[in-house]
Amino acid sequence: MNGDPGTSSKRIPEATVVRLPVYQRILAELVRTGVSTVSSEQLAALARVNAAKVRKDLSLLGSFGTRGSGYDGAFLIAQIDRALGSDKDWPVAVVGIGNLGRALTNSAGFASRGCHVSALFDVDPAVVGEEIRGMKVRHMDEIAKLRPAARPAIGVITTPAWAAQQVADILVQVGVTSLLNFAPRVLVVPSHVHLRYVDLSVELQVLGFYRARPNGPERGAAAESDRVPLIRSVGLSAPSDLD
Amino acid sequence: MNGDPGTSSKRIPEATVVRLPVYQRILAELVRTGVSTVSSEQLAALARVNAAKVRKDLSLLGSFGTRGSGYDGAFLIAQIDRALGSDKDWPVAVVGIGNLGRALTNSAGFASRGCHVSALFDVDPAVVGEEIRGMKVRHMDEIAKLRPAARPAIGVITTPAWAAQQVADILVQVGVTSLLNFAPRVLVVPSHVHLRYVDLSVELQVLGFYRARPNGPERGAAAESDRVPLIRSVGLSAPSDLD
DNA sequence: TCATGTGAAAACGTTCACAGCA
DNA sequence: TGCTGTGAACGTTTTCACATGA
Repeated sequence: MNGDPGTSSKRIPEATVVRLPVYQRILAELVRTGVSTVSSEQLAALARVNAAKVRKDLSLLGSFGTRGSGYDGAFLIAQIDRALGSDKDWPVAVVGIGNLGRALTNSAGFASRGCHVSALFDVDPAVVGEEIRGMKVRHMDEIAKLRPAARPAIGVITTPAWAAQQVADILVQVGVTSLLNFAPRVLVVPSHVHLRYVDLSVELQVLGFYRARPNGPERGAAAESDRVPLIRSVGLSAPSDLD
Repeated sequence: MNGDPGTSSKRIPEATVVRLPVYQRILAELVRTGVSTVSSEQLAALARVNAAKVRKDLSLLGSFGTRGSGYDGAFLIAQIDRALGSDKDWPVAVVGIGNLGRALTNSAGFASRGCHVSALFDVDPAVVGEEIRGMKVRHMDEIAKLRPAARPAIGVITTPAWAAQQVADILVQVGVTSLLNFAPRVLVVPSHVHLRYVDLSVELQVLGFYRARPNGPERGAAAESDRVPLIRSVGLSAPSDLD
């Protein structure tokens, strides 16, 4: 019912697209701790999925493993980047510079591949003008004045619920076609706009459900990691904020 | 491969469990704005899914619709609550009271059904003792001293990445079996522990992918909402923080 | 007449099991 | 020997299409 030629190769199923960045993070941590070759079994244990699934997922990108030994971590990371198009580096705008907006700006800019926070917006005079990580918080009105080239491709909404729809409308109006909504509010946007929610209450509810009925999704290979802790954090001491 | 009798009725598929809280939120907003009867078509448009899917999902809970008119919003909310076991009200502990922890504590306690934030932890002396929404932030060491009855069922990790694994270990040790991890770090926990990640970088990467190939998941009924905005936020003015 | 509820079919995703290669 | 890559089997989820009932 379509036949999208897109960029090249096969076609990566939605489910796989969601898992690839997860593998990538795991790989990055393994590489950081000195591991260079990883087997599908190890990756699976850490990602809490089935090893066959890992192999299927990765085989969609090409044949990058070495039979008998495994995958080269650093190389795989690059391949996943390529497959996800994380070389595009989309500019991200964060709207709503409260606690959440700050936390995301401080963590996200560096944690994420393929994206960088390029602009911060708010309307509170107490916040507009403030500088975070070298970026000035601007008034929402200015978003319309940006040169087309400077406009964000992705909008992150971290406003209070009551402002979220209005913000979404404005972002859509200036051409944003991908939204990540942290506000606990249902948004109505044109169908061409990609929209994802990050909703604590939904997450907690789902966790609560599986807690009530320990029957949850995906078990399996995870038991492996009970015996073989492949990654262990080192240091001791004090948590206090997101990086 | 199982045969869990669980609580009662059929068995709610994983995919549906994830959607139910979404419907619930939509219903809550519709009810709040005065709509009392909702059709599967409307719900579908707002949830950006197919109408048949909505009907299948809801029919798993029982036959609560009225042919010819639709579903009663308030009633459906209650039914979903019942089906998800959101009447259990699990106690949630938030560990890591930085910007993110604060934002979640301020929003979550009230936004979420079936859960309530019951304790806040950190180890930073500058933060321990502070009061947020009437709760004192306690030192992480005290978690082990809690009476079993007072112990959290769900742990939310909002520490820096480097502390996340250690915090997870402690939470698991005191009996927490559901974790929600906001730290950008892969965690290793026993297989009986439910673990969900909320990872901005993954979310952005997925959005970026679909942006590059507008071929995304689930379109369909959404086009409907281009013409019929069923919910529209009201007020004007200033975003600044999560509720 | 209009929208639910549901079998049956199609699409999709996962897992198995093993051939093939280092 | 050990682990990848993959057809084929299986299970789940989605979608269709329509009988059913308010």
